[in-house]
Amino acid sequence: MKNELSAALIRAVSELGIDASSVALDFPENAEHGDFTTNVAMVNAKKLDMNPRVLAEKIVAEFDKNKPSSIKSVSIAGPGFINFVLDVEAVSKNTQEILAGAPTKISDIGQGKKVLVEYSSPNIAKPFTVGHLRSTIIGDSIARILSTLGYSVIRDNHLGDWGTQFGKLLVAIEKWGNLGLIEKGEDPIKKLVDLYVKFHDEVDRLENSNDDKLKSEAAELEKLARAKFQILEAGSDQKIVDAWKICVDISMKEFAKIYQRLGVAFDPKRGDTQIGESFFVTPDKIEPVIEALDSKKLLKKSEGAKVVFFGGDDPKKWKYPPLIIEKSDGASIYATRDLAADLYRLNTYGSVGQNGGQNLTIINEVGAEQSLYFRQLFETEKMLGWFTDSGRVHVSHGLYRFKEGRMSTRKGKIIWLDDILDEAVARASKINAESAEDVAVAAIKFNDLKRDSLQDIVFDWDEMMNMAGDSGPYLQYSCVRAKAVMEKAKGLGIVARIGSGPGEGSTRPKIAQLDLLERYLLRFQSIIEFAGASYKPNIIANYLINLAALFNSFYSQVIIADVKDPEAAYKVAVTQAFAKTMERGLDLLGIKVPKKM
RNA sequence: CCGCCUGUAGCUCAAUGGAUAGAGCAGUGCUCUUCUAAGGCAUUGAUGUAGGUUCGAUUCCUACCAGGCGGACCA
Repeated sequence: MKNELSAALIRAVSELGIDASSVALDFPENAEHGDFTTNVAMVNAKKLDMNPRVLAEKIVAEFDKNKPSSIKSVSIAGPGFINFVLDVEAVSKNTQEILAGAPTKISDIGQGKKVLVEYSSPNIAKPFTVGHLRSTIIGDSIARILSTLGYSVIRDNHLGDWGTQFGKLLVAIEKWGNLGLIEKGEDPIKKLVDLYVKFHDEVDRLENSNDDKLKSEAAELEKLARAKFQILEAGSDQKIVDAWKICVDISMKEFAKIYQRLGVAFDPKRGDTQIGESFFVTPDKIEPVIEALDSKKLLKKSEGAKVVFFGGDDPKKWKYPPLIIEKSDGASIYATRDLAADLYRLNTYGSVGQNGGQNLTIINEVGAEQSLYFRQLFETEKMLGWFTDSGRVHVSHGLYRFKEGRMSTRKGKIIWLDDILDEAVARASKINAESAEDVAVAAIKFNDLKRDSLQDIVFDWDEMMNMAGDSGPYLQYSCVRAKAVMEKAKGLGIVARIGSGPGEGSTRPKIAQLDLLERYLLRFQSIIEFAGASYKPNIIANYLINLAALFNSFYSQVIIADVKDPEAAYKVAVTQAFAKTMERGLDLLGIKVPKKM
């Protein structure tokens, strides 16, 4: 419908010599301004040296010559807006399509395109905290949205299962722990984190002492950790490799439980697990990266390490600071492994194009604190000819922090996700135990998905599990309510129907609120497309809030399911269309609608 | 010191350069013999500061102020 209108409008303005690219068709905020609006007259008035309203009149006159049948009326308002009102037939048709069961795919704009979404990516042997929660929730929603737009989506959990921190952990285990006992005991992951924290506490304690001998012991501990990691990376000591594997295993079991609770899934690879960083540290993955960089002459020696420069040798002309590819001790670093990962992804899912012919987009849903790093990484991959600008995307988000400062695993200043979920379930249980788990997850997810801001979030229990007002549970509740209406209607033998005549549209009852609701339902597809194109689930969240408000204000005023009510069939029809759309929208946010609340 | 991000109501958030800046929470006053009140109605209240571009600026540009995050061997 929107496309048809857009085409007709473009044809009209082209007749007047206006560039088609200046045509924008929007949804007005105010319902009095119609179903669609365009500012094309105001945008072009100056160029054509014309009063915007006069130009608008000319456009409308031209538009009327070939007016689509779905448009009832066109009007000019304010400084020169052209507003379009849809015919009720067209509105009814859309509602009927929803009732008939809309197709699984909302749009085919992603047809034939592949996109890999990397999200969650927790660190092994570290807690799964609120911090990882954001990436998990937002990334999962983006994957759902792109999938419904027809993209072929690969959901990738890039586990942090490699790096210097394992050296520290292995040293701590050796000195103070017993991995066998930890593995079989209660809460193994918390024990591992305790050991990791203890390592840092110990280093801090020794460093802050006045005794030089103790201070050197602290340095010794750090050195030992680095050495342990080197041995792990070399793979020469089976006992160390085994210990690492046990840590990975302990963590994976814990993560699986959390993903289960959150209803988040990944595309499994290499058996049942996801591919983490450790998959990309072997020479067959790293060497091609080094070779590619070398062949483009991008790799330079600097201060003992191998780095990529962005903009020559003069620091004043650098676009970004240099990116280290190989540490001075020859070990890999995150950038090396990320490049290897992206090369692997290109080879596995896409293709390295000669002329921008690659057909894979990679999205990293990672915190905003890594923005600079991703710019460096993307720039490097662009210089390598692996990707074009739009092929690499960093979807970033602000961090959860405490009022007093940031969260820190090392200092033990964290909030475990388990505790958050449990607390939310406890709160939801007070109202209805049966739906508590679904409601708790909805509250937590929606709290993340409603935001677009990159600002940090100050952690607050009440805010996090908000279940009133603009919240996940409010949307669930609206949907459950609508379904209750349908149940009752079914019991009374009322069949959902728009009107009484053959066309259904012109003969349907006139209820202003429901007409508004139906017209708002028309926006659904555009909203999803826009959310997908900008990787912003919050656009859907906002839309659903508005949609629910429209329904609820109607709901409270009119009692629907009365057999004698001649308008009952229509009311039930719109209610059902609302419920279906709401459920679909919530699904894109990863929120389930419980049967009862 | 440099770079990036963010400043909207008491609080948490909205607003593809558009029309009267929207919600929720909190406050105030209503509203349940009803399809579950986790609801609805009404009401109070805001664009950090100073310029600029534009027919039109919360949005774009410049400067400043405030907060956050980064800035070569952590990820």
